[in-house]
Amino acid sequence: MKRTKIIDLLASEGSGEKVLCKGWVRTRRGSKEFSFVELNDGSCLKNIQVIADQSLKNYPDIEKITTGSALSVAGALTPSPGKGQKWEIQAESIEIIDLAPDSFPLQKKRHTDEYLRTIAHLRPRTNKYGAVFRIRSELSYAIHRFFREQGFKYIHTPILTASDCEGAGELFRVTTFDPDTPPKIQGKVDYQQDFFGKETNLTVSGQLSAEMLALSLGDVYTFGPTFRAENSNTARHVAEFWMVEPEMAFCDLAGNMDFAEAFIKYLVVYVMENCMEDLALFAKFVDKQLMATLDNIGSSDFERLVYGEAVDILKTSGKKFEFPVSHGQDLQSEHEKYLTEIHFKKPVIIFDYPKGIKPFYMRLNDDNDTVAAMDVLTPRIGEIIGGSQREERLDILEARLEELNLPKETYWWYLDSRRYGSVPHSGFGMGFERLLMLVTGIRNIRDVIPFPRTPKNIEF
RNA sequence: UCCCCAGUAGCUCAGUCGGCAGAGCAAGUGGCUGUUAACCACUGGGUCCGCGGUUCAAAUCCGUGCUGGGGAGCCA
Repeated sequence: MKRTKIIDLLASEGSGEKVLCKGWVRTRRGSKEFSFVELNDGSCLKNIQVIADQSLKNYPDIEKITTGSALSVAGALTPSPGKGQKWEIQAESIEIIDLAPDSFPLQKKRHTDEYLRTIAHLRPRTNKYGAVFRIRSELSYAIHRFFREQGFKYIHTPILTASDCEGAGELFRVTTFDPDTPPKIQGKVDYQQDFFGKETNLTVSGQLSAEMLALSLGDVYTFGPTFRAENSNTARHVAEFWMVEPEMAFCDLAGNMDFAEAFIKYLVVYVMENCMEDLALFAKFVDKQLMATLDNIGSSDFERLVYGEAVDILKTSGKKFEFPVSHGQDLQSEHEKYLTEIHFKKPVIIFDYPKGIKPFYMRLNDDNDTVAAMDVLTPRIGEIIGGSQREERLDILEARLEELNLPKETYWWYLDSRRYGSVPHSGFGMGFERLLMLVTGIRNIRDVIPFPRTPKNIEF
């Protein structure tokens, strides 16, 4: 007999049919006469209630079933006379696949997120984390679906790279050398003898490679892991995260912003239409404002303003900031929060930033002072998307590299793309975990990725 | 990396002015019940984060280290 998942059992219309169900025990309430077993298989938030009568030949064993144990249950799916569930399984046989000893750390009560992080291998067995990781899966699918509907090609950019993409952030070095005895030449490590013959790192962004594919396939996107060795100890940063990076040929900054806004809205609406059961858990236990926030994002036009306007608003806000606002300086977290949470009360896109605070590849505006950059800020998260129109003019790009003292030689292939059929193009990066935080209301990024990597933590 | 806070039973926490280590939940045993994080009774359970110091006496005060959390910087 084939196993039926609980999500399908609960959606069943008939009753009395024989079913086979397998899963993990959330709780057992029992007596000599019979036991109630709540079984969950991860297919959905809800459990199926199993009725185990003492007439079962292994009933003495069933009485010993503990939270966390794995069972295989065969029986009849029948309407439940009790409150709280539509169906239940009248068990005809229960096989105990594995009995969890009483050291099983998850109890039938609420645990703190901090504690659950220390048992990250088991926390997906809880309602909350099961819901998080189901939504993570659904949103991954929604991302691919959105891009496919828009005619984008899904491309794969390298994880191992020799180019420090933006000079952004600390890099994880990759080497086959024995760290105690690397070969040296003139006192320095001789990377020519290393696997790739030069210094190698984990990627901090697939953007530069993605641009090459955009300038051939048209509209492309990547969706994969990214690594930053920044010693960031915040609820918004992890060392390994997943980033979505679309890159669009023949697209300017305005088109880029339109696309970013449509993208976020699509994903927010998608989870509201497809993940309501799990979302309801977050709305109830994590963030009471969640549904209002999501409605707001899905239905409102994102506010768009140039960097200079944002600075003016902050300056005349009358609010005292820890860090003073000034033209030419990057916006601080508190400034972004004020704009999106207090002033506009909805997502905000800020564009045309001063070139001094942005990387070399962003397109220089005609004022010679700002670049065609844009950041999408949302309430509670802050920056969820950072993007730009890319500099497509070879002479200006080379001048910028020189200005920033970056080695032109390592970017020879990147510059080649501006030499042969260069066209205006744009793209952005969206932190997938930050999107998940936005959608679930969860405030710590470590709780939306199964096994978070942060400074001093690579357990699991 | 900087600032602040915390670390006590398996978990969540209380522990007053420095004076015998506590509760709820969980677990074990028994009872009871179409139950809903079931319920009732009993039982067991401690490196009070580590190291050093002050003191007749330290979970409590001081120093230091480690770990976790909040905020900041950096960013997605």
